[in-house]
Amino acid sequence: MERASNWEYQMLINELTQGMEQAKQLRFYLCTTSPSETQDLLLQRILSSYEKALLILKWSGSAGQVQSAAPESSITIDGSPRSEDFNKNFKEHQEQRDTSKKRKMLPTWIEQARVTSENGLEGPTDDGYSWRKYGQKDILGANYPRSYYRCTYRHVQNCWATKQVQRSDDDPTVFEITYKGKHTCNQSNNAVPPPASPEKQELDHKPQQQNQMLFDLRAKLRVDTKGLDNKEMPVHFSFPSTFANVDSENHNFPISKLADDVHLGTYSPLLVSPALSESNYFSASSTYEMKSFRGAHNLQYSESDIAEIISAHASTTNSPIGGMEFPIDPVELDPNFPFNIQGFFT
DNA sequence: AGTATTTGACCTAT
DNA sequence: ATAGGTCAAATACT
Repeated sequence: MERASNWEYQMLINELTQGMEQAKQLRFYLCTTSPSETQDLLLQRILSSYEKALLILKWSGSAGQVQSAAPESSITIDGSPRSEDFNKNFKEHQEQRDTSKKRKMLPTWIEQARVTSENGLEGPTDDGYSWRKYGQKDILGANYPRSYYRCTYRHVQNCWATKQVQRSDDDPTVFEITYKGKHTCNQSNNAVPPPASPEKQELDHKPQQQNQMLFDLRAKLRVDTKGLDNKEMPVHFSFPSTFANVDSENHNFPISKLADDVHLGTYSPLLVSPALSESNYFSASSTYEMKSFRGAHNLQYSESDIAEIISAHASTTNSPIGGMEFPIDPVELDPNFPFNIQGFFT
């Protein structure tokens, strides 16, 4: 994979270098034929963007090798660098450079989900995790308000995953979901139903569940690098949807390719949530840090939260996360992973 | 009664 | 000053 990654980096660098050279040529051409300050400014910006992109890529490439002890793959289905790794690398790079004590940025990525009338769902709320809404805000220039959710088990398991749901202006059936931070809680029971449990199997056959699976498959995954420097580095990796194309209504996707991958056990890292490929930003051992920190001057927890915390002592005893300081990614799979694909478990 | 959502106030970064 | 994000009391829901 390292080979594929390096190859991809080279290709990207080559492409960017070519683009930059062509922009330079264009500048030369424009300067000699019709000199204009605006054109020059634009070209400067284009060139500067290329230079930055190259710089980032080159740095990221070498960092990827330095950090090759990282526990999981850094490439996508076609071998391209995973933007989140890139994101992380870059952020860490930034943090090394500036000495600000700003709180560590959480990994951020965006999914898009379409809601259709036939699936009868009100909104893109069920992604396998349970969330609690904690706010809603009207956003300037947006027709619809933005909703803010946090993990239900924030206080119980110190899980700081949040998401924002924003209905699209262009297409009201599309919801843009911005996830921030990965789940460190143990929701695996919800996220990935165990294959052999009779109760679960019964649940799995409920039509609602099937609809949910189809719904989940509609989600279009797009990895964003907002956590970088949103002004200066408009780097944006965009993946065409894999899940959506598995949907029964859409036959454009080369399903055979996916099936091959699945059978060969080489299913794409793309199918694994980027959230799960990231190191934990908060270790489970610091579970009650926040409570003691804030409890001194105001009542931070509702009775229900306390109940959550108390009950968590029971539920976390069998948690695979408890006490672990390293990611469990190779085992943990994306809740959206299409397990109901024919032949996956057979 | 316990839990989740709503919503105006508050906080923070720009 | 403003916009976006979060808090928390009030309210709704189960």
